[in-house]
Amino acid sequence: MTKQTETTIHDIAKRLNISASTVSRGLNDNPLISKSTRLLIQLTAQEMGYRPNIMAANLRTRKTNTIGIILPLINRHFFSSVISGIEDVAYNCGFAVTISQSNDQYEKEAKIAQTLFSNRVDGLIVSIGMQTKRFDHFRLFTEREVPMVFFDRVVDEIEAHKIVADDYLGGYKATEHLIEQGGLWVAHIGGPLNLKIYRDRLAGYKDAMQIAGLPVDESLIVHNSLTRTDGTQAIKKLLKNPQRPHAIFCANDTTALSVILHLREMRIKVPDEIMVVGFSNEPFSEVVTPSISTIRQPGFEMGRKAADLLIRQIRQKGKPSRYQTIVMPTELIIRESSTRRLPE
Amino acid sequence: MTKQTETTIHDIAKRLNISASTVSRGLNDNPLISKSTRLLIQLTAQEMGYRPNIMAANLRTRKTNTIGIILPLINRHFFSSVISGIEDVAYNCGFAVTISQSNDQYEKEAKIAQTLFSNRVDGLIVSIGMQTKRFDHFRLFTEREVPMVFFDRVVDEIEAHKIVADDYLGGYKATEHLIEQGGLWVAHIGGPLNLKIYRDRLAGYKDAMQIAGLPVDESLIVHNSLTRTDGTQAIKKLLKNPQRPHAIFCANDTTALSVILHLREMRIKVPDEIMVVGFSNEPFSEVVTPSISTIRQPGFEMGRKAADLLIRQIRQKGKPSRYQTIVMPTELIIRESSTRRLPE
DNA sequence: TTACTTTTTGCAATCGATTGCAATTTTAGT
DNA sequence: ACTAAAATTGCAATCGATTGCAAAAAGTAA
Repeated sequence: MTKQTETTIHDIAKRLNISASTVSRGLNDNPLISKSTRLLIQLTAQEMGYRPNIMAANLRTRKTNTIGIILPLINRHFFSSVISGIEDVAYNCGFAVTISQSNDQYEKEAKIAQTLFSNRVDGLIVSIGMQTKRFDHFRLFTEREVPMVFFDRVVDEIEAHKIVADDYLGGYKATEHLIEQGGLWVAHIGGPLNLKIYRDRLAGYKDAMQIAGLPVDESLIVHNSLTRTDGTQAIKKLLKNPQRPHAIFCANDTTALSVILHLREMRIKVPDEIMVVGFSNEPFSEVVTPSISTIRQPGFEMGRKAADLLIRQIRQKGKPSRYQTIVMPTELIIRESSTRRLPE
Repeated sequence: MTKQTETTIHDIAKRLNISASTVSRGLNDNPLISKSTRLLIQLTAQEMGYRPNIMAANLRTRKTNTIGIILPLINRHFFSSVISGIEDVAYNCGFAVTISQSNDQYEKEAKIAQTLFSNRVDGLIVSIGMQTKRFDHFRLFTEREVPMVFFDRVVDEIEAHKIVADDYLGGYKATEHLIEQGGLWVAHIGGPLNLKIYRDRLAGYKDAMQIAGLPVDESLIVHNSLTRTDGTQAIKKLLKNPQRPHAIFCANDTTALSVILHLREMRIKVPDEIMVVGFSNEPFSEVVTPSISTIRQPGFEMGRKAADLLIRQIRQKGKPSRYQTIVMPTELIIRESSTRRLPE
């Protein structure tokens, strides 16, 4: 029960009358050391309650076996799913995971990057914040060739592996579906265009409209930060439009929800009068009434994939011959908010 | 753009023709060093793009400025809120945060504890898994007096600061509310009793019943793991009971949701025929129809408080004179699932 | 036994920053 | 100018593990 000083390899060495280097090798199962002494060392270590001091090892080997994660907000279903996936793979590969949230602020994001660098993380997994428009805080990593993988909110300007959901196709399928269900005037509530994901969703929307021979009417497109209140603002604006939309494709489920709640208040029926599709498949989307049609993004799998790519890159050292952008499939989940007729 | 070797304090020292120790002190703003050289050192460091190697410092100072977190599952609103709160405080105090999920498995939890210990985290914040019934994996920390703080799923057997929500009062208020709304036969769907939180919620339920002069009928109490399917099982069982309950207090929102969905399927009206109250205030609870009355637990604040207590303990060194258990207030949120009459 | 491999083990430097104590320089006092 | 006190700076050990290379021990063949 008393506070004891940790046992080190030197303690073990002394006890066995051998050198610390032998102990070190023995503990690492180095074949240079005879089987018998290896066993002896390991048993003694166990018996003495030895715990390696990873920092010392890290300092020497210049590795930390730690992956840094930077993302906007932990407390969001999609992001926490990604973390969960990353942690899952990382843990099984012997990596620890350090997480920081930028709260969508550029300043904090930059400071976090500095800190993680000083902590010498072996690699970085990043989803940038909404406010982030400059990327010099990642130069630290590119210059020293610390592997990075971006996910979801990726940045074009940096060469690195990227994991994204198929936002374009998601946007396309969502819009196409709304059109098929009878929507002529399909509106879009989108996110800030400095983020590629929102540009892609918008592009999918526009293409689906054009291919269906429908006009892309800018008055039916609203951009904001996709918060709960933004959604309410947006639907209010859309309702004032001379041509009331038949359907709305929202770039996330939060605004889709806002829209639905506001329409309910206005006694406008969803989906009969206005149909709604969201994006991300938040847990609430399935259970709200009417349940929200949405695009599923495989967060957990994206996390797993990101961790996998990153660790691979850490292990092989040196730049990969070429960087890949992995596009994970998105899936349209059709629910009540966009089905006018019951399937026969 | 070429991979360069990091600049160290020795490089700075050489450049300025002074000793590394002076540089070290200068960088740390040690008043032993004259103001002018301090400034000179800092400017040169900046200019040379110096980044401290935190591992080296850690090794020497025997501190990591890192907090370890162990919890069952990251990907859960309550837990990710807690993480968010912890990260918030930790970041502002200059601590990094390392997170691992136990997936509710004892084995993994134990292994994580080992790893975090070897990584020499300065402190640990823990919510134990459902399967965890032994606690020897934390002895490592208690023996070496590494500060620990438990939250939510705390363990009685270990002396440490604890942060919990007021589960007892939450259970009490939920039940009392159901009784006030006219429930005579109030059922309870609870969690595994090896976890104190579920014992407390159950106790609150029982006391509320007794104080109202109602019988505590064991056939109206079901215990399971509170998953979605468990909830469905439970409500099916309760419906078969000779005395059909008027109301159900569920120990989490997930089962409350299951109950509501199943009752909807059975065309049993909520709240008119059976009322429901959940626990935790998941995001979906507010928006599902009928919206679910529930008990709010301040996850983010609990995280902040836990981090605060832990860091305080890390800084002051030595055992605190006594360990406190902080009970955070819970709040009954009354929604549609438990209100029979509209408020006049 | 001698000479030569092969197998084991140890020496000592290294990773980069921190810090007690000694040495040096500056300042102050007379 | 001389000494004591105060302010700066440097030396060298230290944190604990890793690793290239040399040294020692064990094994083999003649």
